Amino acid sequence: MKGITRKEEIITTAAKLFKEKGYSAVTMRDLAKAMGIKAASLYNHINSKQDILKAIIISLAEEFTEGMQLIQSSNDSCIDKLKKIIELHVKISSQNIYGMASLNNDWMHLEEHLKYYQRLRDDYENDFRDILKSGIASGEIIDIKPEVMLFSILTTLRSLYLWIPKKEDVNLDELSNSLSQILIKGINI
Amino acid sequence: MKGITRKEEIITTAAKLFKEKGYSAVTMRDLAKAMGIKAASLYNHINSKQDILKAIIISLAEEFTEGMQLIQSSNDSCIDKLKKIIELHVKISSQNIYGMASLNNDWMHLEEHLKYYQRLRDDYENDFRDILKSGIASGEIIDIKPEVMLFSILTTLRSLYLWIPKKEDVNLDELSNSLSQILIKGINI
DNA sequence: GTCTATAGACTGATAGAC
DNA sequence: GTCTATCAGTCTATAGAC
Repeated sequence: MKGITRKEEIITTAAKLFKEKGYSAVTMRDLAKAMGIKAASLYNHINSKQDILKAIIISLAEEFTEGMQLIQSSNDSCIDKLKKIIELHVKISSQNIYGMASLNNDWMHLEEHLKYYQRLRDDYENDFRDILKSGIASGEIIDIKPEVMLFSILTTLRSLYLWIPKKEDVNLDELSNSLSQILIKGINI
Repeated sequence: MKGITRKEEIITTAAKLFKEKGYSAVTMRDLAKAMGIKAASLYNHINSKQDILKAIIISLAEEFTEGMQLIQSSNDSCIDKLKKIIELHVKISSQNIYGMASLNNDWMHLEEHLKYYQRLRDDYENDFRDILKSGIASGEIIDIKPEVMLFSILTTLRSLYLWIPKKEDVNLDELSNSLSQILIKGINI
């Protein structure tokens, strides 16, 4: 009773392969081989290759949306909201490194759910931008173009999946703190 | 006498398509259609699909290597070297937005030239890390894990191609300055 | 739940006419 | 330099046996 179904096993194996070569370059035969079965057997558990991609990406995107809604509705200062966003990315990314690769690089291959994904992503960026803007308005954050700040911070957080696995001994709280310091206070003395 | 050959036209058109869907998802028929010719005609100018990818990626990687060598051999302070690296990324990325997408996302599909690319990339990261470390040693840069700093700054710079085209009116010097401020001095008051 | 066999479409690339 | 025609291989997915 490990509670892990064959379908879930297929999805996590697929995410691992998608991270290495991208969705389009991974064939159902590649996936089957990694599972130790034949390609046709996969279809007893999943409906299509596309369904695997959807399962990986949409659940992650919704996880970010929920996290952002919680942060946004809090009474924290803008800087504290930023710190919580950083913690959110560290947490989700470390729990699903392979899935994060698909979320970042293979979302354009979504078919039926592409527009839904794009709406979630746009909303997330807008919420993030609003936090930065209100931080500027209240004097908490320097008055530099919020667009450049948003881009700089968000791309760093979105790329965490590339970097976390390389340092397996890293403490996640420590990583969140280092990132907060670097992204918020800068790197010079 | 525009000096732009048909081969170059194919490569830039391919880079544009690779940015949208990735190398693996773009077929030679897609590329031919975008050029207004038939797929077979492409082979009068290029040897293979793989050769196109190599042409896009390797020239860009070498451009970064040359830029880094120039910066490294200068007598600037570490902070000034960092500013020059930021300018280097802004300059190259703005000149070849589409190629930067392949450099970032499709390098793993290089065949013959994969190891060469990886060596250039590793060397670049090592040079970057050395600059940060000597900045820490000299007291110019705060003593936080250089690995987290390197990751944070470099992923921001590597993702510039995603963001530059969205703001066509942006002044590149202004962008370099904003980025320097944000990445080096942080965003809080 | 896995297998073999296969359908039907698509892939990169080549041969040879114009 | 571009075309038509085509090859040989691969792709996702299905049918049906065990």
